[in-house]
Amino acid sequence: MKRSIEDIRRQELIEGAYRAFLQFGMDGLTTARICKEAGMSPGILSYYFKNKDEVLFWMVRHANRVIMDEVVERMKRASNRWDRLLAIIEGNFPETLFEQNIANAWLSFYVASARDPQLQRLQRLFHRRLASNITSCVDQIMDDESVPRFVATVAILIDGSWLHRAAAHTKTSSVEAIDLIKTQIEHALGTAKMVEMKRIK
Amino acid sequence: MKRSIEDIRRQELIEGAYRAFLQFGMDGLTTARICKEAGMSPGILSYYFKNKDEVLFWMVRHANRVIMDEVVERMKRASNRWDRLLAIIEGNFPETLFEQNIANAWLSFYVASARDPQLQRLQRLFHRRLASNITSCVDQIMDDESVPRFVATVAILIDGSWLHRAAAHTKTSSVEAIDLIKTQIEHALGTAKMVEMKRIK
DNA sequence: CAAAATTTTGTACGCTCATACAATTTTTTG
DNA sequence: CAAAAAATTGTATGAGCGTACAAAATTTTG
Repeated sequence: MKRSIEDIRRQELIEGAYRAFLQFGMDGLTTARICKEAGMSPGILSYYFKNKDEVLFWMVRHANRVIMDEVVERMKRASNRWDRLLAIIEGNFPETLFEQNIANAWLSFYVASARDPQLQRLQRLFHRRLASNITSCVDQIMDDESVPRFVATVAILIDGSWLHRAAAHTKTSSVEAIDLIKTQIEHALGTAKMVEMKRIK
Repeated sequence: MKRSIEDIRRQELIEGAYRAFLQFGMDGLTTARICKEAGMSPGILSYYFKNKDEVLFWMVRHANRVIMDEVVERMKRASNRWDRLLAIIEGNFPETLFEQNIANAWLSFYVASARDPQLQRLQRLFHRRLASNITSCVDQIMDDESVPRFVATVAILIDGSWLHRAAAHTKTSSVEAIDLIKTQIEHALGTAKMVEMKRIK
């Protein structure tokens, strides 16, 4: 019983923090705001968590899982390597999440993780997962030393597009972002490699 | 006389803020730190500036000018449109500035400008300048409706590479970043367009 | 139902920081 | 050189915040 209520409250606080994060980013996250968003009184946070940083840690994991679920969902439907690569890219730009405030929130996470070792570890983990996913799509169709370069290119295009969305120089839709990246990747790979990717399971 | 000393102090404070910015980003910038970095006592800031935001505003202009000078310098030496495009890209990655702390600092500027209209105006200005520079390189070799797409691609590659440098998933050098972007652009343009760009002044 | 345990509330403390400003020092002026 | 002006110092004030915790409310237990 004790476990249950504790887990529920912790989860509620994490989700409250997540909602506040999407709106205000890491900077706008005060303990008071988190608790209010979770529908509890201000002091409750230090009862269920060691401190605010711990909540933020779990909140970021939660936020990443939301995106990763989108990726995994799409990858399950993919039947060849090219479709898997597309799944990764499309999963990184869900319609409902590719929005200015949210892009800014993620950006603020990058900034915060520069001076917080815990968050930095998370960020590296997220990146390794992405890199490993991309690698698994192309490792059979290019030589080993070309792979990291390609992975970096895709990662830069994805992150760059989110940064671009945050700045909102022009209001880009999720579809446009995906399309731009897809086009770049097609150019980078060339027709031959794409055909091969569609062939291999 | 009065003008002179005032201008000097303001400039010293702006440069102090700039040095602190490179080290700590926008978040680490306290009035005390700015004044200390400029070698003055803490209260001086409110004598020469309305408030901290005003110093930050001028500091960001200063920081951008440092980069823009690199771009302009290289563009002067360029004799055709392709070299001009390269000058823009290379100018955005000076050896001495393409460093993790500095990349993080710029990232924190993006975040800060999300909620500060003044900084937002600056950011848009910087982007328009970049877009206009890139456009002037390619407007004669592609149809009008293709230009914005191309400009967006280059901008995303540049910003994405800085973001990548901030995260430091792998320690990328300025040369490697430039090379990656150059390769992507070559793919995107195709040989024919590149040849044409090298032809036109 | 009463006592004990758990959960929740509200607040007080201490910290960091931007800003204003009185007091002091330095420079200029006549 | 004295008086006035300008520049600089150091600090006080108040706001916003994270955290701890006593008090109150609620739930569980015997």
